[in-house]
Parts: sequence; C-alpha cells; structure tokens
Amino acid sequence: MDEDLKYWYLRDHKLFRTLSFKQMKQLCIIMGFKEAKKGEIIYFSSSDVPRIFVLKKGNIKIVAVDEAGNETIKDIIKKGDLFGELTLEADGESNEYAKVLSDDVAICSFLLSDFEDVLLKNPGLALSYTKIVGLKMKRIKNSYSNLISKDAKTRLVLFLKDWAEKEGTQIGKKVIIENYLTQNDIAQIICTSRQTATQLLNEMEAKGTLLYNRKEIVIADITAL
Amino acid sequence: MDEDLKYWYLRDHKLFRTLSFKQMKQLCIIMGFKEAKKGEIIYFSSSDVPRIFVLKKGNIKIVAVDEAGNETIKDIIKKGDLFGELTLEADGESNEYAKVLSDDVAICSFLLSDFEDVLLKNPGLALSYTKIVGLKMKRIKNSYSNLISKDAKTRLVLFLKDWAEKEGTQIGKKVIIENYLTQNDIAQIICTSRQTATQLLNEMEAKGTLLYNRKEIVIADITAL
DNA sequence: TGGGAATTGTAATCTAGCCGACATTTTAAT
DNA sequence: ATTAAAATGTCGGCTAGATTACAATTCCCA
Repeated sequence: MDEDLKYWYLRDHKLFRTLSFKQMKQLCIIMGFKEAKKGEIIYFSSSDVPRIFVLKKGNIKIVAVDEAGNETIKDIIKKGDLFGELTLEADGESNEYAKVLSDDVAICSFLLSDFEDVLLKNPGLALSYTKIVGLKMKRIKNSYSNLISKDAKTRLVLFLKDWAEKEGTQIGKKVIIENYLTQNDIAQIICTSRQTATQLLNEMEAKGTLLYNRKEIVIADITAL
Repeated sequence: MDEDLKYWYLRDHKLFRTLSFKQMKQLCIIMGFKEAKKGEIIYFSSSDVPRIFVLKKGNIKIVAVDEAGNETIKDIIKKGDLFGELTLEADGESNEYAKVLSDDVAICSFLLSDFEDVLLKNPGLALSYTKIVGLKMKRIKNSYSNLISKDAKTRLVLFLKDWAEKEGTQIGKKVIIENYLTQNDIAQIICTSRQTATQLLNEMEAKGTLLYNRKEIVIADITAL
C-alpha cells in the first residue's frame, strides 16, 4: 500500500504525535496493514510472530477460548486502540482471536521486535506507550472490581453509561448509541448469562428508561440511568 | 540515610540492572526511603505527591476502601515488586492504603516526575519498566478470568499453587509456605466470604491435602493439589 | 421468497455461596 | 494473670443468577 497513506494513518494517532517526520517515516516502513469485513476472524495468536496492532477504523472484539471451548470476551477494541502483545512479551499459551464487529475495519501492525527498536530510540514514545498500557491496566482493574462488588444490573448500567459516554451522540438528555453488539455480547462483557442480560434489558425497556434494538440503543435520560 | 546503602538497595533489583553506575547514582539522589513494622498502615494516596515505590523487604497488602466502607484487597506486594502510580499517571479518586503484613518492611520511592525524567534519559530502562507493568497487567487479567469462570474452591487451589510456587520451600512433594495472611485475607484475595474460605480450608485439612495454621501452610502433595 | 441460522423472549428449576448469628480459640496488651 | 480483641469454626436460611428448555422473531442469502 501507499507509503504516504500509511504516514497519514499513523500521524493522527495520539501515541505518535511526539515523533518527528523522519521517525514516523521509519515506523511506516516496518508497518503492516490489513483490512477486513464484518464477521471475519483475525488470528493473532502465538502461531504467528508477535505483533502490536493499532485499530484504525471500526470495532473488533477479542475472544479467548479455554480448554473446555468456552468463549469469553476479553476486550472490545475501538478505533485508535492498541491491541496484541502490549506487554512487549510474547506469551505462547493464550488462545485468542479477534472478530470484526463493525462493517469493516482497518488495522496497522508492527513486529514486536521492530517496535522495541523504535521505542529504544524514542524515549518519549516509550513513555507515552507505557502510559497507554497503564491506562488499559487501570480500566481492566476497574471492571474487575465492578465484577466483584456489583450485581448484574449495576454492571449493565455501568457498561451502558461507559458506552454512551465513549460513543453515544447526545441530544439533550437523550443518548443514541450505534449498536454493534448482540445481547449475548453484552452479557459476556458484563459477565452474566445471556438470559439475565435479556431480562434486564427488557425490564429497562418496560420502564421506559431504554429503547433497544439491533441497530441502536436509545437511552431516554442518561443522567437518570 | 547513607547514599552507598541506597545504591546497594537499587543495584540488586532487576529493573535497574541495565543502568550504568552514573545513572544509578542519579537515581539514588532522588530516592526516598522508609521502614515500617507489622500492622502499620502506609498511606500513598492522592493527598501526597504521586510516587513510585519499590518494596525492598517484607510483604504488604494494598487495600481499597469504597464509598460504603467495604475493604477489598487490591494486591499483595512482595519483595522486589513495584507499586504506587505505576501507570505514570496520578489518579486522584482512588482511596487506597498499604498495610504491612510481615514483621517489618523497607520501601524505596521516587517522585513520579523524577522517575519520568530518568526514564526519558534511559530508553532501556523505560522498556524494562513497560515490561514489568505489562507483566503486572497480565497477572491481573489472569486472576480476573479465574474469577469469572472458576468456583471458589478452584480459585483457592489456584491461589495456593501460585503462592507455593512463588514463596514455598519444597521438600519432595511437600511444600511449606510461611503464612502471613489470615483466612479473611485469603478470602478477600480469592473474592469469597470469610466463612466459605474457612470451610474450604477445613475440608482440605480433613482430607489431608493440607495443614493450616497461623504460622505456616503445609501442602502435602503440590502436584496433587 | 422461502428456509435455515442467528438472535431474542420467557419460564421453571436448582445451587453455590453470601449473610447473619453465634460459639470457640488464639493472640496481644496491661 | 486478666481481659479485650482478633481470628477461626459451624450452621441454616436465603437469593442472585446459572442452567435447561423451548418459542418466537429477525436476519441473511441462495
């Protein structure tokens, strides 16, 4: 793909703001690029060489499969987010794949080793990178403690609030979220069964606090959620 | 405290191995030092200036208190571990404190801003640091997924295995762990009620797989746990 | 334009483990 | 030694929510 386009893909990412033009060019050379359509599955497991990915466009979910074949949603990755071997340390064991949720996605990637070289030459970038990883850790910790102390209903509300804040379009008190998740997805994210999630969503819809369908979710009053 | 002693305290930490003598000296100058006895509580919340801590000796637990006054164990910090504002980003909100579990502890600390300066000048250190933070994230993620999919008994076993591996002294198949945790602590770590933890431990003791008291835990056969 | 697959709706069981309410034991402090 | 405070042991009731089991919808595409 065109080198210049690559450049522009990187330029508008917050992580790379601190880089000079020359440094950016260096990164572009080692960058990989990939597009995919809805429903496609992208493997990025240990079989391949370890990589760092940047999601340029769309949404994907990271799914882990355990020995028993149970699937857990590890993460929802949105435009601009990083994923992959964020710890800069390849771990062979984990069996994860990414599934495309939005209509299509665009993904940039670097080889882990290449990325390390660049970090070594750009201490500022290393610092920014650490902060991004740290932020991710903080978010994980947060949902972790929610899982411990809050019940399913509260967890659903917290998730909706978060989603609305990140992606919703607000009109007065009303918030509209483009819904690319199934109820099953939502259930997995808030760690409950599909049936419970369905029930809770229907309850909220009955009370008029919510309006759920496959295309969008309309929250009547975000402040009262 | 003596500058030379400081130097030796840092020198044997894996994070600082890559530094030159001069760089290490620089770190020593900005280093703080503190000792504390069992049961003491060390606050390191937002009230103070944000810091990074290195635990040189002993064990502490990080406890978070929520609005309702409920206490949750966030982390157990052992000799050589880092804690504090690991994300390099001060977050005002969280209300956490550290409690000394072992007889006494020694703690080094840096101001966050000083540490950032050092990282900027030592890309290698920044990389190592990111890896350590990443490893921590991976550990958190792991216990997180255990919490979701495993029942209390399995969680207890996993915790004991982990503890034994990290700190136990193995004699054949037998492993002896110095026990600085109460059953309540263990319960909080594996996210269950004190009563359930007590019951499970007693069950295991009845079966002869375990031997629990306040001083030590003896696991009869670690491979069969 | 049907028909199969995915998604959603609903209800009836069943159970792990939380919670309250103690009794008992151990530890630490005066 | 005495006593208060922690830490442990034990039990039964209770509930959130998993699980099983089907319908009913909606979507997709051949």
